[in-house]
Amino acid sequence: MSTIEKALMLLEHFSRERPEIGLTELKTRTSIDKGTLHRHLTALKNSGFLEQNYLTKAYRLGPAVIRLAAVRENTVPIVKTVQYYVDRIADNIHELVHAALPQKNGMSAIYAKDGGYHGVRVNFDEAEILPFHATSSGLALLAFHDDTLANKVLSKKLISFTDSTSTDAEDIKANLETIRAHGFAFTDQSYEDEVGSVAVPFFGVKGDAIGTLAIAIPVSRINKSFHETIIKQLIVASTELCRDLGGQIPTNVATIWASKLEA
Amino acid sequence: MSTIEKALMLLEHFSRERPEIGLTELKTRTSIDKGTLHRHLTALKNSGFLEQNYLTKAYRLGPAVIRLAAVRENTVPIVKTVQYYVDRIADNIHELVHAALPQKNGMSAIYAKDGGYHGVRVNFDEAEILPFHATSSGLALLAFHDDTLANKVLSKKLISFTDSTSTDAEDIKANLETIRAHGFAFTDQSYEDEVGSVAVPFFGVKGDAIGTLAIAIPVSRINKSFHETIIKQLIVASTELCRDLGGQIPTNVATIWASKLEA
DNA sequence: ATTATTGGTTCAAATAATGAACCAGTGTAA
DNA sequence: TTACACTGGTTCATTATTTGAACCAATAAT
Repeated sequence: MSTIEKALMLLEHFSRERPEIGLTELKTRTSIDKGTLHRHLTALKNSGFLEQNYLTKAYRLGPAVIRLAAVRENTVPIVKTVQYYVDRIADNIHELVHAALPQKNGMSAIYAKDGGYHGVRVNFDEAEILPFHATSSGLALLAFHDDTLANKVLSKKLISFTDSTSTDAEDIKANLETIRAHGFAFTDQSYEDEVGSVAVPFFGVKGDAIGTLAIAIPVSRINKSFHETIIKQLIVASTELCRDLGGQIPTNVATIWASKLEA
Repeated sequence: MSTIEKALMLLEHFSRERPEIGLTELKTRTSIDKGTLHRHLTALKNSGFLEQNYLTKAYRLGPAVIRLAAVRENTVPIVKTVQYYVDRIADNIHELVHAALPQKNGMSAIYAKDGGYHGVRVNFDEAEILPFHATSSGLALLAFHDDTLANKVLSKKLISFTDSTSTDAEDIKANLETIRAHGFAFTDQSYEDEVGSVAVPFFGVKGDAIGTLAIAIPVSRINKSFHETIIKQLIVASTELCRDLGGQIPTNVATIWASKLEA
């Protein structure tokens, strides 16, 4: 792995829950030598990707990422486009809806809305990395993305988050087949206890999944008719989203989705 | 310079005007060897900072920057906070107002609003890099930032944008003194013909300038009383913004600003 | 059919990254 | 006070990666 990639991997450790990280803490988290780490962090700081809390000396993300995100969003306005559909679904079904994009080690929610009427809401943290193998977003993406990604992800050691997390690569591969057959992914407390979720992919110009629309629900509120309503909402939204982004829904998926909508 | 910094410098070439760049084009723009460049671009692509247009093979910014920006904004919510004040000023004076943060080679606008009633508006492009030496934003930042930045910027060759652009380091240093004395920066067609601008800095916890609030106006509409109105608006907004961000206005600046507001 | 231009690859030579040991500052406990 | 443990940061000989001229393959233009 190149030095560049090693350095950029450091940025993955920053999140909403862990916005500032000190040198030593990062050293324990990465097992990288302190000297090397310091050089990398300094390089990232010089480039504006990190800055230091001048009191604690801890590092946090820097201003460079803001400009880049603005340019990216101007180039490929996924966030803006996705917002409309997430809001619409959330307003319709009054549950927590989110859209996520694949990152290196999982899905990252780019927008979420809780249309919640209900008292019990799912805790959802934007900018958190959702593991591919344990979330409906992740599975939906793997199922409809280039096979190499699924193989890469499933060849690594899979972490268990709840008693229901499947960590067996073969089990998951079988599940991906099911997901492909159904046109959507469904998980039952595989990432968080008491929370189920449903996700559909949306597609890029090549017809490969570039992101997902998903809904997380406390299991207590799930029943068959609601489940079907959710899936229909997701499919319709994803279809329109693909149109907006210039994406192409693979014909087999389009067929499956059409049949779901008729049902 | 480290390999990491060299690679990250490549990202600076992407902007709203130039969202996709091919290997050869980037080679001519950077004078970096093609082999090296390709390795760097691949590393950035593997890390999600770039992706490739699958048809043209040209590179563009990738999805990783979106997550990072979301985390950064959650850590230090400058953009959100700044929006309120930019909007307020724009609504009051009906001109193009923007806020900018320093990047490596200039200021980058993070938010802009044209409150324009008037027919002639200043063309303003978010995510464009505004050169330090030729814009009021840049000069305001240099004047109230750590001296080393000004020295670094002024030691390089300064580009001329209009007939009025000052490119003499000593001239500009003298100008920075004036700016410090006045508490704001003012430029007259130094970046774009027919456009003048006024900027004030806002400050971080250490009392150093971390960004600017600025207004751009067609020179035809500038007169003394309007100029004073603008400055007052900017000073008041910056003062409140510093409070919101936990920043500290240096006492000498606070004194100068107070006297401006009384006038 | 030929040439120019694109993106991408190779491998010896040149250079930069690495990491164990070190320094310096701060806080804490004996 | 002293000693220890904990930060962040630095050094420099060793090691491994980066570099770049030349090369390949595919596409677009003449």
